[in-house]
Amino acid sequence: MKFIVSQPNNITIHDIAEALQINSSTVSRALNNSSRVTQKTKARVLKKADEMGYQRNLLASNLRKSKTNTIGVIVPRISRHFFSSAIAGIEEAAYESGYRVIICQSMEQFSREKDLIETLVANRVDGIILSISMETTNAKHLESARVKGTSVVFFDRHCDGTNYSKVLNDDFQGGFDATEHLIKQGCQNIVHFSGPQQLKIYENRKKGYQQALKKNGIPYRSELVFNSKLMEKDGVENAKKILQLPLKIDGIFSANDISAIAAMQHLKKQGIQIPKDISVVGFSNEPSAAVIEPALTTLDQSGRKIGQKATEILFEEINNKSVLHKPKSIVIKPSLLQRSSTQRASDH
Amino acid sequence: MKFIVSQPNNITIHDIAEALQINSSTVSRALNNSSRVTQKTKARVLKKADEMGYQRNLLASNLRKSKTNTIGVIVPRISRHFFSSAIAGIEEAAYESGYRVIICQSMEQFSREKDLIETLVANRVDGIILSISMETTNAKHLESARVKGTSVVFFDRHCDGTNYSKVLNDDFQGGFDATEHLIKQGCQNIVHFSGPQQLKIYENRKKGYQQALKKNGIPYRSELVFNSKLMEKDGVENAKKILQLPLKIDGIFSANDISAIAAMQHLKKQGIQIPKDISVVGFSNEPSAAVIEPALTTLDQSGRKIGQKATEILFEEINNKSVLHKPKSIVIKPSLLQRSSTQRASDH
DNA sequence: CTGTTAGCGCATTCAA
DNA sequence: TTGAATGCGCTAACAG
Repeated sequence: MKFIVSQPNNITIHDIAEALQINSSTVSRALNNSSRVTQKTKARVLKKADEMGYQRNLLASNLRKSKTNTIGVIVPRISRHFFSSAIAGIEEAAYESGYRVIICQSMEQFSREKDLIETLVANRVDGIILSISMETTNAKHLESARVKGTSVVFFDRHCDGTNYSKVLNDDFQGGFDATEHLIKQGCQNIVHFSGPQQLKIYENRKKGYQQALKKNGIPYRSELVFNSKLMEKDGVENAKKILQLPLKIDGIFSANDISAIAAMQHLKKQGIQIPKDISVVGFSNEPSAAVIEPALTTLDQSGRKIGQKATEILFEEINNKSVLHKPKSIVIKPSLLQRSSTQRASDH
Repeated sequence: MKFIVSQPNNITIHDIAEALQINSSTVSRALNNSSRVTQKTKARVLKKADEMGYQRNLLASNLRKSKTNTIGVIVPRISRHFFSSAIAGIEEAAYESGYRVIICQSMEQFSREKDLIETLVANRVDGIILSISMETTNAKHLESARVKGTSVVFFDRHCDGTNYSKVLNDDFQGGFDATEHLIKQGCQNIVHFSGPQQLKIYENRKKGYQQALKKNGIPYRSELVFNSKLMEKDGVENAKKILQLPLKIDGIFSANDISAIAAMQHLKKQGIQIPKDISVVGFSNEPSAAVIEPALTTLDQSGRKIGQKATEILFEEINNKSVLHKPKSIVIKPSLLQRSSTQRASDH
């Protein structure tokens, strides 16, 4: 058997033009379905292009038009359910508007995030949708985008005090609701799994937790609050810390699902049955979170909706670049969802 | 407060050249760290470029070089753990070789997959790594890549009988091992959750299941095999079917984790305790799968490793495009992993 | 409706 | 070592 290496064809509009004995701009117009070409020549061009195996070179086209019809999305990790569902929402909204989406992950590293922004700008994307890494503390690395006039919209994880639009969860309210939900079930000793403290979203969720305790006359105890770097091992650590607490806890409010799931898994591995009367409420869209025992209630962040909204705002800004505009800040309230109908603490 | 819309700068190498009273080609050389420029002018150029806020236009650069240093990856859905870990492996290997990665999802639709391939080719990526959608039955839509000489490598979900390199799981062996593992524990009535029947990987996993039964003298019963379109509702259907079976099952081999997790969730919601003496083995890297009860054993597909390997092969082909090469086919054996130390059927 | 001309921003060849 | 000239492939302005 022989393996023939076929030489790549490099058919351009000029080749088509020559074959048809017409001008390349006519070919270009035909291929772009311009109204200023006869149906007849249009048909001839399309036929010939197909025959010759012509494939448009978008590098050249985009360079000429200085428009790529592409937006970039940067998230910490695509494997996290919230982010992949947000991306689904972004792609849906972008597709409707005839845009392509380039998905990138910073892997929670600031240096990678900065690098990605520069690459996206260098590739002249029309806009960027961004949820920052846990190492990112300010928006200075967006300078390269600002310089080029590339619109940027934050979602979920954002930088404070910047002139960029944002689409956010109501983290404070979510934390408050989750905690009060537990309190209303009779919980008094509520553990809080927080996240990386640099990120505003975890700060705000924690503030909601504190406020709910305060309102209900329960003292805040810092020893019941555990941080996390969103790795599985942090969840395991949290589980161990719970076991060592000198008091009996009756509720957990987890601001991130990684900690909650990993903690539950660890306890299970240890053969420790989590008492049925401990309630867990978590910020989570992860479907598998519903499997963890004894979790039941999640704060649905509706990644899809947030992604769509962020995309809409980005397009507004792209299309009004020359006009003065005030950065928007949209806050979406997460809703408490009962995701499991198992008999729960709340039922007894 | 006023919002100033800063005009985008469009500094090019010519602007830098003019400011420095030198030629733009010298600027180009300096920016590309060419050895044919004085250290001194190089320094001057870099300084001025920085001052003026110059940002390279990769569209122009890539067009000129007809090389993008970018590879495209198409997967059905980034939210599936196997694929996101494969992507992590791909990005790692690509980054080492100085390549960028464009991540795309076909959403399991053939039309989108075809469209993505054309867009990637139109953007002149240097190569494509692909795991096909469940609707894809052949490789004809790769014609646009072949025509342009764009290398393509399959991983995991592939098309049979094509001249493209592939990196695959040993699906037959995995299915065989999983089933035999169950048989050795004493299971006789083993249910099999399969996947979309168009995909070779599920066909091969099922063949492994059948072979293991045959070898151990257990008759194959088609009523114990359930297909799935990898949606949660299919898993729920599977659970319902299990409940209606006229015989008591004692083992499940799941070729996809979506079915397994959704089925377990459904049973739990119904308040049905899955007998402790049912063993479950699944093709899955999904960490949360370890939480499902009574699942414990998974066939680790090592997405990361597969992704890395696919990338290595792609680079080989990119770098040897002019040379004859035979498509490679690499098969990686998945290993049975005990992912939970809970007391299991196998222990009693 | 079609052709001519020019140029997007860059890298590279050839001269000097 | 630097400059001048060319063209990657395409689209858009202008002319006819």
